[in-house]
Amino acid sequence: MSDELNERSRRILEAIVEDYIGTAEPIGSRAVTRRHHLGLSPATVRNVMADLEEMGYIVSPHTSAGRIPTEKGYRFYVDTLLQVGQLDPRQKSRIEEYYRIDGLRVEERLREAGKVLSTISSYAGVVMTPRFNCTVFRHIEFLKLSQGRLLVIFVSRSGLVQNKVIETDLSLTQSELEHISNYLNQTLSGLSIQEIKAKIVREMAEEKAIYDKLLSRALELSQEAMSDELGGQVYIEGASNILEQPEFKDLERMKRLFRAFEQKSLLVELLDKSQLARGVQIFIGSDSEYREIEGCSLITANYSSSRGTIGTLGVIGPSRMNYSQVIPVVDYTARLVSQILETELE
Amino acid sequence: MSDELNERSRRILEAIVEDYIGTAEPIGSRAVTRRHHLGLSPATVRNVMADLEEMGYIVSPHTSAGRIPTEKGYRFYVDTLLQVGQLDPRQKSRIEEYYRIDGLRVEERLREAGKVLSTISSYAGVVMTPRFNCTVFRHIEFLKLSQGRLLVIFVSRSGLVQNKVIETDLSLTQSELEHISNYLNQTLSGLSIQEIKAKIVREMAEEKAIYDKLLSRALELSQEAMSDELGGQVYIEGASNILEQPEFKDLERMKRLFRAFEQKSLLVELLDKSQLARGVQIFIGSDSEYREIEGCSLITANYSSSRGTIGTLGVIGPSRMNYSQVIPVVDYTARLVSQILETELE
DNA sequence: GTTAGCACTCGGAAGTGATGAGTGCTAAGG
DNA sequence: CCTTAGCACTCATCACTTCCGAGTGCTAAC
Repeated sequence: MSDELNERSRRILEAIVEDYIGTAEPIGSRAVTRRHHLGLSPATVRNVMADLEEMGYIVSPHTSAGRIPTEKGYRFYVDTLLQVGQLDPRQKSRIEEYYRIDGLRVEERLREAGKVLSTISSYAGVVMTPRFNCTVFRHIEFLKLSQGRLLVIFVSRSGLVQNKVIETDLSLTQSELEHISNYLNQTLSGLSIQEIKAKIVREMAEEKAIYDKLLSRALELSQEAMSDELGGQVYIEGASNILEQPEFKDLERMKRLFRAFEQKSLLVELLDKSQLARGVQIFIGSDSEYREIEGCSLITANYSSSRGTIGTLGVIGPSRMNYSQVIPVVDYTARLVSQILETELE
Repeated sequence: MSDELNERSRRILEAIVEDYIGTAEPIGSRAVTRRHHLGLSPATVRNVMADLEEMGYIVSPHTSAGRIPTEKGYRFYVDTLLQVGQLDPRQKSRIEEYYRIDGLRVEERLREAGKVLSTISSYAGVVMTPRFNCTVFRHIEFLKLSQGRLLVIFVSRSGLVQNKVIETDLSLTQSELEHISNYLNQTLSGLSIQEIKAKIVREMAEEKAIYDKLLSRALELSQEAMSDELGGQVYIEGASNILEQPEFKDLERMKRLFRAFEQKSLLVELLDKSQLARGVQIFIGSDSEYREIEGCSLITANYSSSRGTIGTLGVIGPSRMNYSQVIPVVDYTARLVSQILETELE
């Protein structure tokens, strides 16, 4: 596929993409020759551009304008043209500086990471909180609300607190609930939620062998409590920064994006997808068939504990995004978050 | 002050405000006579309008346009002209319908209320979670994170879970922490946080008389844990709905508003202020000297438990807001939330 | 294969004039 | 004295034109 572009075409495509990223204006043949000395005349560049257009890497918005990259163009640029450098040490310390706050809860920490991403990149920062399933058990607590309704509070090893309400037929007193909590806290401590689920299933199977009624109730409750997907909340920080981008002069487009931000399910899906991969992921526009974020790109990286990936963070902005600058920032921020969660809280 | 307007002027001002609320277009003298049969000619209305303008209730954006209300105009309208009707039963059941979801956590409940407010009003919904200080104690839990850092989890009577990280010099084992938690849970249950704070101060004063070292530590910890303002988080739901309003064609203005939404401190301030009052509160534009929400109004009401106000919710939109419709909606939603928090969770 | 030259296209800015909504003022009428 | 008809005036908006320049594609020469 990438064979269809020779060296010259590539350099010209690269020039177009980078100039367009810089200026947000369509790039003409003359501009290419002016800003990059390729030893070619505008006429030659025009010929190449005509080819690139035919192959779908660029388009011209109208007859007498220059060209702008298509999604395919960006994709190619990101995949084979772009070389991501090291993170500028100044940026590095800028990130660290923003991020040196003590005494924060995990949620705040993550939010803060989103803000930093947004400030540094001047796009919107996105952070997904750890999926319950990906965390390590630390503590559980049951509190009775009204008849049949229990409040369950989980704490993960990293100090993330989550709670949910469950309905149950078991009529238990608060002191029985405390016993159950104690029992679970002793036996499950340090296991991953995955392991716990497996364990519960195993022990439920042997239930008939269980004399202890309390134990059997504990199992039942904890199964109920862990049944569905908790966590995976998405924070979007600095969304207003994105408004500075000239593409959002278009009101309609802006509305669409903000609706997508509000709805979140779309982002959850994308971020979940990216959680499966390692390293920095880049979604370009409707790579993802999502019309709502047409013309936007999402750069993500996972943050992790010593037991593996737990969550995802990144930046969302127009496809005309400064990839070479943003990629290392996202990458570094993810590492920093991992490190902080690990060292501070353990 | 309101003496300076005679009956006729009032009716004309009312007509202008209401028509402008409906159309978002400057209202001319002819339009007033056409839509409201006051038995006056446009010329007479013009004279009155000139007076109203001089007194600062209305302005004309340019020579040959009609008039639009100023903040003073809205203020007067809301304070003395507006009569708020009962909530339309259809709207009522529409709200209830949106709001019938079981098994939600308190946070989700409140968020949901914001969404409902936004959907019904088509402005943005705003909800402030209960201030920690306004809640009733239900449960506390201490977990050790790293040396010197403790995670504290509070649960209020209504089931709201909050947590914070505190730093302490006391080196306590997890089992000592459990003892402390148990002790506090027994002695403090059912007291308001205010009462607890007072109690702690009292007992600290008698500290010398305390033999039990654990008890003294418990006091110290709980004082630390309750020291600062928790809660008071602001959720803004359906912000994108507000984009439909014609006033936000103005990009600059929209940016300002969204920045204000993101920053939140401003809203917290406003909502805190409104929490002191009873019933529906209306802030108009820079009533509040806040330039960021110039041209916007905020309608709020408190929700409460049997022990009094605990939080605030409302709607934010352009000052050109349909007050007579939105006010009863906000009022009813606040009541509904109070009721649900009370009956479901107790 | 590369380039200069040229005719052509088209969006954007600037200018023009007509339209109409709306005003303020004045003078006549109840 | 308040009310109103009439009138001159203002000004945003819209449709229309013109002009300009950036940029293109094509062709023919190097």
